[in-house]
Amino acid sequence: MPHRTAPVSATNVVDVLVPVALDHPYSYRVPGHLRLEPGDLVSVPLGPRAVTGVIWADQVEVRAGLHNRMRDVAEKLDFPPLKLELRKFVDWVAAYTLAPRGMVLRMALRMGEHLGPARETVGVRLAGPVPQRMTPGRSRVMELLAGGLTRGKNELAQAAGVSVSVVDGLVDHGTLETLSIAPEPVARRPDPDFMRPDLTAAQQDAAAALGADAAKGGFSVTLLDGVTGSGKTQVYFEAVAALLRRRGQALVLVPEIALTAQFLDRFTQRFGVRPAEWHSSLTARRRARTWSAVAGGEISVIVGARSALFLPYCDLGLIVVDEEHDPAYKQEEGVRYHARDMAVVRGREADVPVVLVTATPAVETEVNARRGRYRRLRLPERFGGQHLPAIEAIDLRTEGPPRGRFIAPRLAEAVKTALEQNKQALLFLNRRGYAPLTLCRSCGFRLGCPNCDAWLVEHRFRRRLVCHHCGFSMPVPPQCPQCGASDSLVAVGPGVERLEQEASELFPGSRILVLSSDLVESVERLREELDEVSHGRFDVIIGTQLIAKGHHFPMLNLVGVVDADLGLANGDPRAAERTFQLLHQVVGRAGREEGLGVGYLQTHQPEHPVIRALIAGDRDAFYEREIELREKTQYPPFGRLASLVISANERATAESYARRLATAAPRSQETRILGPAEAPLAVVRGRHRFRLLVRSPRAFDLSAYLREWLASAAKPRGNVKLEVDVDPQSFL
DNA sequence: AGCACGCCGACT
DNA sequence: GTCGGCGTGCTC
Repeated sequence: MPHRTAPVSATNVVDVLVPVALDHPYSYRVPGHLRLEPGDLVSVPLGPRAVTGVIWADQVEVRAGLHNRMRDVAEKLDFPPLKLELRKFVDWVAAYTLAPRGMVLRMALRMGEHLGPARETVGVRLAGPVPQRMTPGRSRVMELLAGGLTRGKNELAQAAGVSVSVVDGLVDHGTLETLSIAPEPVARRPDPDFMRPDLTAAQQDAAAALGADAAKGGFSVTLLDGVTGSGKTQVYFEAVAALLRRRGQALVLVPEIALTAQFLDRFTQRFGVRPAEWHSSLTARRRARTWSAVAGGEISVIVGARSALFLPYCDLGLIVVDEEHDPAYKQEEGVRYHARDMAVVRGREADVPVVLVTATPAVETEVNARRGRYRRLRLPERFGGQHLPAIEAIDLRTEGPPRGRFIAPRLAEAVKTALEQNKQALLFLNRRGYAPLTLCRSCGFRLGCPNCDAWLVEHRFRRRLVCHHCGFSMPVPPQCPQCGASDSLVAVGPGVERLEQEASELFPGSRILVLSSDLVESVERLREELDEVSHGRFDVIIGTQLIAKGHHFPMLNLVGVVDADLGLANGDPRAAERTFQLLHQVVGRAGREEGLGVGYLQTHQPEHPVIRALIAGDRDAFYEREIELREKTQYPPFGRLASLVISANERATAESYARRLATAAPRSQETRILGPAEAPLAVVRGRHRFRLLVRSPRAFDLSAYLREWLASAAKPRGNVKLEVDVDPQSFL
């Protein structure tokens, strides 16, 4: 009898999506002892290493010629399978953004290498005689354990101000004994009835509507629209509470988790425990534990940055996107996705309600609400009878500061008055460093970055000139690099550090704090500083947009925007919207608690529609005009936009590939291709950049068009790189 | 010769 | 994304 190998039948081959830059799953044989279902996590060999992948399909037709290459699934991992809703979400995001599916899956598997049982911490307690040799460190340790307490070893050493080896020494002597302490759970269950809030009538109505959605389930999108201080957070907390009463998991997305200390406090007051957190700076172990706890349903509320959308919820019941207009929701590298938009998709796949929360909706969101695609719940007044700040323009053309100064006399007077009344003043300037430009007075040379098409920014605190695009920095040279003149370099324009100098001269004796991202040592330190501000330990706060987000400063009643025009000038189609949202948010910091807040906008164009809408407090006027403009120009949300950025080490290489790419675009009546043109930031990190913009009608599958295009065009070779961004937010 | 670095293709 | 293979060009 001839020997016959059994044919590889469809049932013992599976398709596994692996977290690498591949768009298609790979087929693997399943060893006889394994039972595998779609969604199961497996370890598979990939080239020289083993990776964690996910079964994407179990009925696989094996292509001819693959049989001899196929390898075996190594093992099935002991985790709940990824649900179909998450797998469909991964597919959807990949198809939309043109990212390889494996790279999207990677975001869902970002649980680190420490999967496994939670580590038990080692505790110690007194158990034996005092050692013969006593040291100050040893006695401090023993004092802390007086009364037979058990404490964690590391934590104890820290509290006693000694190293762990002191504790270990006492264990070796038999003075202390070790025992294991069960790990703290990642999060305890929030109690929906821990504290019932006092709500205004408007809040109650909105809370009831959201609560009903959350309790009923099913996909819906609601815009929770209310000015700063109208109590939006309390309202959506009630939706979370309604969900918790029925069981289910709530995801609250926030733009910058590092800045949410006050949010976490409020959550704790309402629900009795801190929510679980998800963001990029979690330790590997905590990340792994949180990931499994979400999968296992031990976590019922998670507060997270955009990547929390990809967690493996076992029972997702509600998604809240706080500050939905915030640009930080757009991931600008790797898989380029907008977390607000993907939250809506995630909600649809999971069939759960989505709540978008803001005082200044994204134009897209506003249009969706106006057209009835999203339901709108309005919270009209400021909670507790607070008033919106009165806003005035200071026309820099007629009442600007003297040369070399940046705070106009009227603003300076207002700050002085606020300080006399023991109030705080905030000066907002979205520019880090001392001065954005340094030039030579004798030859006019401007100091630029050697790697980028940008000026070097002086950071006087660090005594260096810094490039904000590539990180290049150099000491401030003693002479002009061009003409060699000494003492000829002058700082042009203001940054927050320069404002501090001016403020300390204008307001002598005041306590000034400067906050910008480059001055922040750590998240903890920032949280402390913000806390000190709320407790009135500073008089004047000078800051970049870092201070615009999510903080409540009860003693602040004056906000001065030093350069309200910044960001309005360039050709960015979203400039007006961004400026409106940012300034509205900044000015809203004033007078939230007591008294009437005042906001000043220093501007060269007080008649600009954005400035006028802010002064008049007429939000709708801004949206009317902006929506009309977008409709006329067919910009989003009335049309679709994608950007293709081509970069290379040589300008000519980038340009010629960009031209060839443009030529290869499939003909279509519906699309319009603009460019290639040199990108607004023509050189970054020594790479020359060209850009193509594609515009299409709203009802057009732009992603499919781009896929077809890129498949037919020559692949970028050599050092040429192509980056595709569907729905670009930044136009730099 | 030895090796660092960049580029390229494969990865089931 | 990550690895190994391979070519180029530079140093010991």
